[in-house]
Amino acid sequence: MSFTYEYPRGALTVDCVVFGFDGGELKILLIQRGIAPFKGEWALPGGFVSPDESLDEAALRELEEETGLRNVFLEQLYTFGAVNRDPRERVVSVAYFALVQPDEHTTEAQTDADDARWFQISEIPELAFDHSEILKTGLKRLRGKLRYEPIGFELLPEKFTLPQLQRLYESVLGNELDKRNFRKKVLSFGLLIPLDEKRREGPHRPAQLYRFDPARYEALKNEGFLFEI
Amino acid sequence: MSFTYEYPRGALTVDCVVFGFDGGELKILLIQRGIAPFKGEWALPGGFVSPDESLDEAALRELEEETGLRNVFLEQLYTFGAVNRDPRERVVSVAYFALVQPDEHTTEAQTDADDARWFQISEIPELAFDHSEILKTGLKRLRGKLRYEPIGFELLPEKFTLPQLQRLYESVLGNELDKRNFRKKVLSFGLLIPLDEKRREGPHRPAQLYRFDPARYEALKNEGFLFEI
DNA sequence: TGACTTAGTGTCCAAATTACACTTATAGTT
DNA sequence: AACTATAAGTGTAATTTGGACACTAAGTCA
Repeated sequence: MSFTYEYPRGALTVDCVVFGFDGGELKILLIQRGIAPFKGEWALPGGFVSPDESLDEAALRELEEETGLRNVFLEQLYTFGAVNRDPRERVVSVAYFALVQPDEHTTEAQTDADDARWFQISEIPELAFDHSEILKTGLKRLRGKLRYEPIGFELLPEKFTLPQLQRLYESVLGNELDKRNFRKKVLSFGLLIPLDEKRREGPHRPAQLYRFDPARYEALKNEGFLFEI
Repeated sequence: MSFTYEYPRGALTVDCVVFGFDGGELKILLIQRGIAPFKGEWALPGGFVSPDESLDEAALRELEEETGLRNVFLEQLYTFGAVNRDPRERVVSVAYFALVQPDEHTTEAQTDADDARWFQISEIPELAFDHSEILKTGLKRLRGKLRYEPIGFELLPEKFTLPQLQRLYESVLGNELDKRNFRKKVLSFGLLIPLDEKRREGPHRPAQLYRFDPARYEALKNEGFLFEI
């Protein structure tokens, strides 16, 4: 493996599977491609990795450039390297997994790019390249992680109610949960701090607001605590 | 993200964290580097991805070229892309995770390369590049997966005993397990087929041999069964 | 045949999980 | 002011699961 013989080199990109949740169905952020190949088709946000930035940095940069999103939960997902996944030439893509909290006031995640759009998970169009496969991988990861790590809070506003949290779990995992058992379990972790506020939003009893306590989660983790819902 | 402007390109490699188990401690396969940089130091087996092969193919090829191993359990682990992880130039490495079954007769995994050596997990030397970090990531993955997926069998010979399996779990997870509870749990899955053979290996009662039933696992998985030890 | 070593087995108690129905607080309507 | 509609919030009993625990069985070797 000497450097005296150099292979012809492929290109390296990052692509992001961005999830959002507005209280209804799980959503994914896509952008409409402005250039060939696949011009006009929908694709995951992403782009080329430049030589002076790490993969994480490239993912954050592309996300901001293409969708305006900042301060998102971001984690590496999987690297896709099939030989012909890009029709132009060899391109390997490091896929990322992002969770976006809805804007404090609109309860919906916002973007400032006009070629970006949120799609309900049940209404995803055909995507460019192998992005449908990447998305599927991301969805599988989300479902897996939601059960074993407290990442659901990354999809909710800072202050949220237990019914909101339960709807998120039901929506992502695709099964109904018993209200009493869900609350009992979630509250038993001691990771939710009840606030002096309630959320009024209809002709019915208002719901207690909570916030997640990340510091306490870190502390518990070091004691061998395992989150599981 | 047009192709009209081309970034200078880095190189792409694969590196493999190869685990083995011989009944004692967990082991890792390393190779001694023959060329600079880090000449003479120990490193993970791996090398450059060529443009006409997928990442998985590259990992399999490098593993065979450098260690002689074939038919191993191989799975992508994580992609390491810090800017200066290689002192020569930008090199991004897709790390793989491999489990090797010991040879049927020697009960120890064999390799035919003389610059390759198995190291006990407790006696790993300093490694070249960022390979210590990659190894740490691999070990974390192994510990995580062992609890939730039936991959322990990939580290044991085709026919194995329950005490062997238990020692593997204890060795990897680092805690002692109750013999009766372990057997009860493992056998309750119905994934182990008892053979008409016992393993005699000392002045004591011989142990029942079993083999893992992968087809049954696939079937159970489709019914929503979750493996967990 | 006796000593030694590891394989193999069952029960009881504690803890966790599940199923399940009514009361409470609010907004809107009359 | 009273009534209606709606979603929030609460406890208990039954079942299942997990964990602790000690002896017998089958072989080898002296």
